Amino acid sequence: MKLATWNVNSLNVRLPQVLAWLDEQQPDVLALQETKLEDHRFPVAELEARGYAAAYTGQKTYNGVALLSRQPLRDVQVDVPGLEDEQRRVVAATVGSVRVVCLYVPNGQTVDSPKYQYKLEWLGAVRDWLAGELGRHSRLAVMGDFNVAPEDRDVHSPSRWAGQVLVSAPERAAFSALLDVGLQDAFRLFPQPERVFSWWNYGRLAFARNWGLRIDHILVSPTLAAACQSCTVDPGPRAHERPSDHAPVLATFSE
DNA sequence: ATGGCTTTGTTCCAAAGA
Repeated sequence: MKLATWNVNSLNVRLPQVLAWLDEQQPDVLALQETKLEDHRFPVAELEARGYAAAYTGQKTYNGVALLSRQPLRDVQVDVPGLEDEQRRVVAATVGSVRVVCLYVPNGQTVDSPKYQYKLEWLGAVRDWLAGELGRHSRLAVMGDFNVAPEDRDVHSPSRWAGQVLVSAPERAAFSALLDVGLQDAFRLFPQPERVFSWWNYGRLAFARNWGLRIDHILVSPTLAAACQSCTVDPGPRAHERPSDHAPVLATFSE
């Protein structure tokens, strides 16, 4: 089984790249963030033609998430109990025996912004929900754009980023709290090269110089962690013409 | 590198992203 996540920064713009990547990588499930599409505009037919079913919840201009799957998506959920949120940031579904959650965590903008408080509250509510989900689903994967670089080794220049949004201590604590309910960062289950990132600023220099952050993650329950065989970032699409600013993250499992 | 791009929409600028 292969699971993947990718912030596409507009599925309307990136659909050709997504279809090509599905053909190339053949993931069983691909979680998408920042689709920026209202539901009636979601490209259901194009994905069906590639053999993928979709569960999605979107809005104009901002946010929007989706799960694409070769197998049927069951028990789709798009709202988190106890979390009042008009922004479309969560979609969950069951594929085979795996419960898959796709998250687009708020960016936060700056540490002194109201959006930063919203980000921390949002992460707290999602943590409480996921704690319950772990009790209901032994095979749970939580994938998405977390907008948190968990450690300094996930940052190209820790000194330059110190205290900033995406790396600040409260955000890292909120990310750790997600792990504390019983999830593991699949990427860190394995030895990894240094300086692996999943996002690079637009602008010609950032990707070429690997000035990036690792903010897209696949978190897994203990049962899935035991079956996990690899977790990698595929920087290929980031080098394409008119790329998303994020690269896909993939994890493979023995069952 | 603190946006030096990119996307979207009450579009010819501004807001937001990360």
